[in-house]
Amino acid sequence: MTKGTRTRTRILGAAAETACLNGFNGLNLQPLADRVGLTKSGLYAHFGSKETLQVATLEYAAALFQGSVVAPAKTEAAGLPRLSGVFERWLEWPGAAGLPGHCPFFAAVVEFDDEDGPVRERLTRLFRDFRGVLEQLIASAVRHGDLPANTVPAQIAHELVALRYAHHWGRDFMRDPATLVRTRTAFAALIARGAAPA
Amino acid sequence: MTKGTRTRTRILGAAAETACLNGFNGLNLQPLADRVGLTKSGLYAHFGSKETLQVATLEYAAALFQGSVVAPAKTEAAGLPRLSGVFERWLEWPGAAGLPGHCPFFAAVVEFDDEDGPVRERLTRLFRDFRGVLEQLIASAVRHGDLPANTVPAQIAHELVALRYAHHWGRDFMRDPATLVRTRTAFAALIARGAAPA
DNA sequence: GTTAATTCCGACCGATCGTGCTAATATTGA
DNA sequence: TCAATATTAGCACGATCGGTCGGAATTAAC
Repeated sequence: MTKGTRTRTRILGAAAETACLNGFNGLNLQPLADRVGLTKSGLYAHFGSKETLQVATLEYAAALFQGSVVAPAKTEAAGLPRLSGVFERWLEWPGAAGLPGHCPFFAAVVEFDDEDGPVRERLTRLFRDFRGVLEQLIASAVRHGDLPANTVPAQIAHELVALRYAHHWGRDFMRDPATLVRTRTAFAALIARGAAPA
Repeated sequence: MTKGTRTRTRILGAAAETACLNGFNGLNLQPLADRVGLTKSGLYAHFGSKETLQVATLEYAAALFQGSVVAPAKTEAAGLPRLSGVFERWLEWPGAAGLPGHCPFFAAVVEFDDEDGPVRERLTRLFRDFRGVLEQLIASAVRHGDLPANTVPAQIAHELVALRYAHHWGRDFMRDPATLVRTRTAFAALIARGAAPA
């Protein structure tokens, strides 16, 4: 492992933390350079532009997400237990991955919903992939009899995203201590309902 | 109506449009001044600081929201019809209010979830008030027999926020044309379920 | 119609933004 | 060890950020 890649990962670690606190547009170069003991030019030696840095940080955070949320599912029982496990870890993954603040992806959604470009493209792909993971978990739960046979995985996945969003809203913004109960109650109700009426 | 207040509302109109497209941190003074045919100093004659402008824009948008989403409920049948009406208008209110882009409040949530200050305070109050409106509508639906008697209004209100969030995510960010169907399906299922299992 | 207050402009400030270019320094391979 | 190369510092540029101040122009009040 050469020195360049070593400092590169050090930069990305600090960048991921910054993204959790200030978003991806808040990845300003001067403060980031100070945090890792470099100069702005030092950053530019690794990432030729701010946009490149944003994409790299996005992928770094995605790897952390994968490791903290999805990967542990391997050791869980297939079906509902695995689905519940992924959902529960999804709620708290930044802390589990050693990141401060909130889930950086939600902030990025708002920052890049209008502005086309590589960052937005990468971000939509990440969400699409994870939605696919959710749908597979749901389909597996259906096969295990934990959900009705006429369940529409895409519908349930959409509503899981909704719950995770509202969790962020209630806890991080509204600072409502009842949020976790609300979220879990909704999840349980979603499972209990099972099939989408459509 | 003096000229000052006239241009003030003109500024706020342009500011609200900008907030829908670029967020409240995107309310930069120079471009906004250009849009309304003024200079930065001209803006400062009306709003002493950017923060004041943000709060004023927030209140202006809140008034539009009130008029577009909540006010029309007066003419609707109490109970579930009124609740459904508010939810449906909530999904599309920026367009109905003549605003471009997305709901500005969701962007503001992400922009001010960490940064304390008057903007954040005002925004939480707006959300708290509207959540109260939702809870009252839900309680009314319970009284009308459209929802089970053991319904917990706060729980259902939380989930309605979740659906609205995911609607924004699916339509504005993922640009998934199936979003509207997903949202309406989830709403119908939420009503059909009725009571929270907790 | 004259005066007083409101409304707005123009110029400017310090700070910070992202981004190049060149030179010095540190690391690596032979 | 020494040269080749990878890595980082230094410095500066143009643009834009929010914000200030004095005075002109316009409006409103009497």
